[in-house]
Amino acid sequence: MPRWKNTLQTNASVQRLKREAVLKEARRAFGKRGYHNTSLDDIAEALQVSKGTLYNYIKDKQELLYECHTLALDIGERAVEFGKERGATGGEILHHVLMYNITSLTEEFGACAVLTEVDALRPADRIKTVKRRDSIEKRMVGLINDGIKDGSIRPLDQKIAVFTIMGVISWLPRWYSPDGRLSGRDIAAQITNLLMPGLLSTNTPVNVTASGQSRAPLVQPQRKRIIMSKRAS
Amino acid sequence: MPRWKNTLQTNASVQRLKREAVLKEARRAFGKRGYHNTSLDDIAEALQVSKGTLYNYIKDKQELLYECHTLALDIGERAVEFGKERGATGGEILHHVLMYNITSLTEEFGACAVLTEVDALRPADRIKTVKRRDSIEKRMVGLINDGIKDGSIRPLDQKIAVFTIMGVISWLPRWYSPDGRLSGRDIAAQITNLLMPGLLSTNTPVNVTASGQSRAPLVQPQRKRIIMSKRAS
DNA sequence: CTATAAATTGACGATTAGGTCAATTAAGTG
DNA sequence: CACTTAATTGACCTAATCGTCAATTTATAG
Repeated sequence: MPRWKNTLQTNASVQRLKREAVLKEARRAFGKRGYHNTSLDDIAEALQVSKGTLYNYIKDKQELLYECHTLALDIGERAVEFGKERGATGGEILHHVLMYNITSLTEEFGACAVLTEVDALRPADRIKTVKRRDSIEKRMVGLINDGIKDGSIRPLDQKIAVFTIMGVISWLPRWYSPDGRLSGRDIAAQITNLLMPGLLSTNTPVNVTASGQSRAPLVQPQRKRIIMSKRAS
Repeated sequence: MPRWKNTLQTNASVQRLKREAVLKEARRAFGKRGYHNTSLDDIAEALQVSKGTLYNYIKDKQELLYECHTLALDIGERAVEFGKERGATGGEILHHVLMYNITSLTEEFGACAVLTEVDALRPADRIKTVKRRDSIEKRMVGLINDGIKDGSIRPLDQKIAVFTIMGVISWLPRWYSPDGRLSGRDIAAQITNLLMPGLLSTNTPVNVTASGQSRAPLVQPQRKRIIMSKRAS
């Protein structure tokens, strides 16, 4: 029964596409406004569907968030692999990683960026997600370390560098629009070219300690502990 | 009646301090876990107080968020003013702005960073907040523009540069810990020294277009529009 | 010490949004 | 066309939490 088989396949395919449409809208909305600021009614409305329909394609809202993280982590891992295939030195690899990562996140529009709202995941998912995130961060730190060793990256604090990169990426979905002035690839190039000179050692070395930096007249942090209540709770 | 007056003043002062303690914990918690992931019970518990007590010092939860944004915007504006006082060229000014901003956000621990969750603000507050944020962003773009004109900053996309900087700053509260390895000032120096070389024109120019950049084999974005339902809603 | 004012609490109402389900509509089959 | 299966809906339930308040405890005044 080729016909029956064909039909089933088609239905399954449509199912997948519809599910993908839901995930995509979730990525877009979560990335723009945040997980908790987006209700399932919002997503349903954007897809011209009632909320109940969504539950034919997803288990619950947390699954949407989990899929967002999964995709972001997939992209992160692919980026590292891609970089290692293309680049020789740590600096070169990092360049490719940045380009790949940012281009993917923008062109593949709405890919939820780095791991906000992990706390909203269900425990099992959160553990897996955090583990993968930590793994990627470690590989990034390792890349920078390699670069420092091979002389392509200047000696800087690897963790701070990774957090800086993560920050830039995590902010992307907040402002990126596919209808914007620049293509995703151009944005990736701009950001990569903005970040790389500070990482590469080919440039004039910059002091990496705070000594001698501008002394801002900061507001003094209040150290005094205020006792809010005398009663025990 | 000096005594009466004195007493009143003391009470008012304690009130202020307690309110400040609430705001501080809110900044810390919102910055770390996000606004919607933080319940007032969480904040109350951290202060060893019941939720009801909070309402002696704040009007509602949204006021807490508004105060976070207000402080972040204050710091942003002060940073720009500080930079303009200290620096001559656009590049120098930007350096001071970054140092001041990041140092303030870290040392003055828990200062909620750039404007996430604006959507959760009440309309009137949101309008004011977004207006101030846009103003700061424009001043930052202006700074970069000045730097390009005076030759201290290389010709790059000003908006992308600002978004990049904002991303780094907005990510700070997620990972910063006052008990961490580096002081706030050291972190500020590290990040500033990481970002500035890509902004300054003293380094070897880098191509700013995407042409010739690494061509990542991206996942093709699905353009096909899926019709979720035939029924009208 | 007594009385007044201020601060705090825990229980409670109200709202919002996630998730369920029987009924309805559409699609597929022979 | 008749019938089975799948998809969709809107009403409904429920859990979480914001915000309120009368009652209670603590601080202050004379």
